[in-house]
Amino acid sequence: MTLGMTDAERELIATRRQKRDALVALRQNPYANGVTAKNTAAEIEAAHASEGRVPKELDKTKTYSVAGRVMFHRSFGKATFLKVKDRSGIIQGYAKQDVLPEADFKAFEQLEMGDIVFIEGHPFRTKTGELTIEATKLQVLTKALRPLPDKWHGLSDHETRYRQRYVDLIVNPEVAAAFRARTHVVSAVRRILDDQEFLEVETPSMHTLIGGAAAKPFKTHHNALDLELFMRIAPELYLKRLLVGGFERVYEIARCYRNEGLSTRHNPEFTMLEYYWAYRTYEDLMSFTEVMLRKIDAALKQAMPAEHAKWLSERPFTIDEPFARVPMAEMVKRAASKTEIPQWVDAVKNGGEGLVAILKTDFGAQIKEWAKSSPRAKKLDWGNFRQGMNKCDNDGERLFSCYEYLVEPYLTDDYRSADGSKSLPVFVKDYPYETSPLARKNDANPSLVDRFELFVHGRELCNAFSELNDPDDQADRFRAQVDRKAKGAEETMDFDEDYVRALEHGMPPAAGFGMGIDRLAMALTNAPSIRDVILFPLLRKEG
RNA sequence: GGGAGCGUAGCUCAAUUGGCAGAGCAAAGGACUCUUAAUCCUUAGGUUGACGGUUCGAUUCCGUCCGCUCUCACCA
Repeated sequence: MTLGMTDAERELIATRRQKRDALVALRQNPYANGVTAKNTAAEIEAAHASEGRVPKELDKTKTYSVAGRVMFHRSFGKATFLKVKDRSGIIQGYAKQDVLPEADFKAFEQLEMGDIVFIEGHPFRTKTGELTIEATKLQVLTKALRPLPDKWHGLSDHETRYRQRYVDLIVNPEVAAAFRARTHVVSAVRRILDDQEFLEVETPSMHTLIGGAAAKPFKTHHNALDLELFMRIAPELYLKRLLVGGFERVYEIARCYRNEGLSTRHNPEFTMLEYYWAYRTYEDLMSFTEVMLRKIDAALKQAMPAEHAKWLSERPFTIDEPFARVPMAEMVKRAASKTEIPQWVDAVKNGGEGLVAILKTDFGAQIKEWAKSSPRAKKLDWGNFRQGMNKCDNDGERLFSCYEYLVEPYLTDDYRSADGSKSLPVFVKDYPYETSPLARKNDANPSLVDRFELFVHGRELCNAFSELNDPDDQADRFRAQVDRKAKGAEETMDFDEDYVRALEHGMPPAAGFGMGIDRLAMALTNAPSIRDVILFPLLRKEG
């Protein structure tokens, strides 16, 4: 797969150039402009839907015109069927020598698959009942110099699909559908928030400090200011400054950049929705999240009913039932019991406090014994769990690590719909404060913060919390971050003095919410890879 | 970054133990005025990702590199 062409490819293109030249010789512009069709394929189809799929004579009382790409071409010499694809769908055309003007038919003989055409004529239905436009006018609007991929097998090579997305979109309707779905999702998000009197804003995507998330940034440089800049990893701190400024409900659909590994769930640039809502708590946002996801899915259903039905039937989770809402510590206790490791089960029975104590010291020697307790215990990722626990500095991080290795891999198994057929989205709530430097401490238990993450079919989709608005507490947490960086931690935040100054002016009590738009689009369209919902995913340089 | 796999015609895929690199679609020429993966006759199309090695002989075996896919780690 390179940009270099083989002789065979050059030949195919040369042939098409000859046909283009033939059009010019016939005084037709192979890149004509200013031609507008009066109809779309779907419109014409809809106008005749009541007829049913039965043969029907040519109806000269009706005239339609469509423009689009020729996806199919079958010639009988003096008559030809072709299928034209426009933004709405596909419709068949029929060109007969004795109907078309002579000049049109001559030009038509130069037409082939992939060209963009204009066709005008009267409708009829073929003997198999397919609605077809018999052309009285036909013009090549744009000559295509490259052939389309195989009409039956299409284009399946992943690399070519990503690198030449334009071809992917032409020949793979389900690919185009996923991207249309993404657009509908984004506009539904906007509509839902706008209806709640949110203000959509745009904040900087080039930052002088790293903040708002734990991630490695991309670096860039401004020449005139001679300024080192970081591409934003999250819009959070700017949006909360706007809460201080009196915008009580703000959101941004923000492209973020993180200089980390690529995977089926991670692209270096991705889109995040963040909103901040004054005088609301994280508990309020859980309810709103359920409502929002259902509304988004409903909007998708309305916009793309046929595709949505397919996605819904194949969807391994359901959003119709109330989502589970479980404190992280509770989830760890449940999951620990399920391992049937006797010491863990005892610790859980005694209130669960002892569990972290058991795991606090290196448990490498006990893994062998523990793993025998149950099939589930055997399957745990013991190596990484042990390593992760050993890296923890405090019990909060240990609880989080337990959650990661004992709970998260089993979310889709442990949390099911009422009839057990689908997985149920889970709000994991009440995080240890050490893992959440921007979240508000829980009033009853200051070792926790008022935070949740939403997991849909085992994948993290949302992250939200009641916002920390105590400037002194925030300053302390920034300092802790800076200390960790000094000790070598890579993904920590900088101390943002201006943000603390803003908090000192008083930020109204608020809850904030983040959601990966790419991941939401994946979830709703059953996309196995984030690259299926990002039009041009990052790839290595071609060639 | 670690591990596994893949790379053959424009597209989708074959190729026996290492023995002349093939098919369908697309393309070119011809027949055909209701096709639905149209049909029939004819033709052309290849640096088998790149470089090197083993061999009389490499798409096939070995090494290096490039690219992609999956997966693990980091993360959303």
